[in-house]
Amino acid sequence: MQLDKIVAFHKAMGDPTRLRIVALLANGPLHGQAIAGKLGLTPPTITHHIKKLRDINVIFERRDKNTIYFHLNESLIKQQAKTLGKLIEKKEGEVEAMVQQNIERQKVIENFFTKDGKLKNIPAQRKKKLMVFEYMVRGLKAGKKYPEKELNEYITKFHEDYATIRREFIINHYMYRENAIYELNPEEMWAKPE
Amino acid sequence: MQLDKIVAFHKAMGDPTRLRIVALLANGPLHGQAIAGKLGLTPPTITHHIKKLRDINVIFERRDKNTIYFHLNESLIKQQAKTLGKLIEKKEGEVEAMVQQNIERQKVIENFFTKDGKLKNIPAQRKKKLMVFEYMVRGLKAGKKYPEKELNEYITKFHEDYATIRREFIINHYMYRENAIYELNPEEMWAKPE
DNA sequence: TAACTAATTAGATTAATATCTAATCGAGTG
DNA sequence: CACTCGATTAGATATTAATCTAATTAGTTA
Repeated sequence: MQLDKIVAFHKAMGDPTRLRIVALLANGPLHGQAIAGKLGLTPPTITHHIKKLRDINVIFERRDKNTIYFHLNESLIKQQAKTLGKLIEKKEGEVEAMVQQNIERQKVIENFFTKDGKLKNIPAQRKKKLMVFEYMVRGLKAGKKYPEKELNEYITKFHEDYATIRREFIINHYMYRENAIYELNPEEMWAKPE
Repeated sequence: MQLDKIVAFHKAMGDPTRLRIVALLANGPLHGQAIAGKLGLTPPTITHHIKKLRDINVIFERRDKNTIYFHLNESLIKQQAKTLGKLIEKKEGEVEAMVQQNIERQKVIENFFTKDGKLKNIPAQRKKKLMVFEYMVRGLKAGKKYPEKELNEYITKFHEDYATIRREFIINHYMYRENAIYELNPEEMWAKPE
């Protein structure tokens, strides 16, 4: 993930003068002094901004005699603009797999929990066990610190053997412990039923 | 859509810390101290960045006891990311008109407000009047409920005739009133200076 | 009410950055 | 070669903004 690049792109676009330059060039190439004139700024200022826009490949230039014409690289802008959306999006294919897995998991959950939300027993099969634990653990809040007592109480709402289950939470990396304070791990660390 | 907003959006995204916050929240809501911990920064720094992200509506928050969980407004990010692409697709003149309008509005604001932020007088011309009201109303928070007294006090910071101005806010759909409690309308409902 | 906890504000410091003027460069042209 | 013209560099200034510590606020709990 090239975070720096995304930052550089948005930083460049996050300035009114540069956006106005981009907007101007969207109507066709222009040379420096023309841009300066239209924006009411001096040539050095334009050079300054052009440099930043060129750094991120948003413009390129062609020379004609003494005059340099600046062109907009439109496709790059469109492409880069989408990158941010992708950053917060799930990856291809992941969606289908998720749907499938959801159906399966749903069945397991229904099998092992009563209508009151009690855990009938701890599944022996590893895959199902992890599904059950993940289900339970999702009721906890990311980033929140749980004293052991509070965590025990939480688990007891599902099953009275909180000690075993609490230990499983640690073993399977759903949570970690630091002097008797428990906290959820980021989801990437969780053991996953594959 | 005004240029200012596009600039504000990209400026907000043009900072590595804020991008990292966005990336974190893409995995689910988190509270301030958790973010601070994961990024190795202090809570005030997080508050600072959260404020900027909230200003552009990229995050919203829900409170649980003392803890405020910050959520990502994913659809807005995707939508805003596309806006830049649209900007450069605009036809000849349209962009310049937008820029022009911005300059004009800026001038009107400068003309009618003193350096201390006081409104000299209410413009007679409808177009200018709306520009002035919109400027004032942008200092109010979306979603917040304002008792009449509080709203009066806010308006008085600009001009002593709060009654007239408060009435104008309603007439022009910047706000609505429900038994003496005032609240901002969504921006789409505001009267716009065409 | 008092104590606690998470968030925010205030204020200071430091780093970036937008803009200008003046000086310089570099590619054509007489 | 000397001159011109557009672009760039250098350097100064002012503004914005990121971050911290310390103090304060606001909601919750004992």
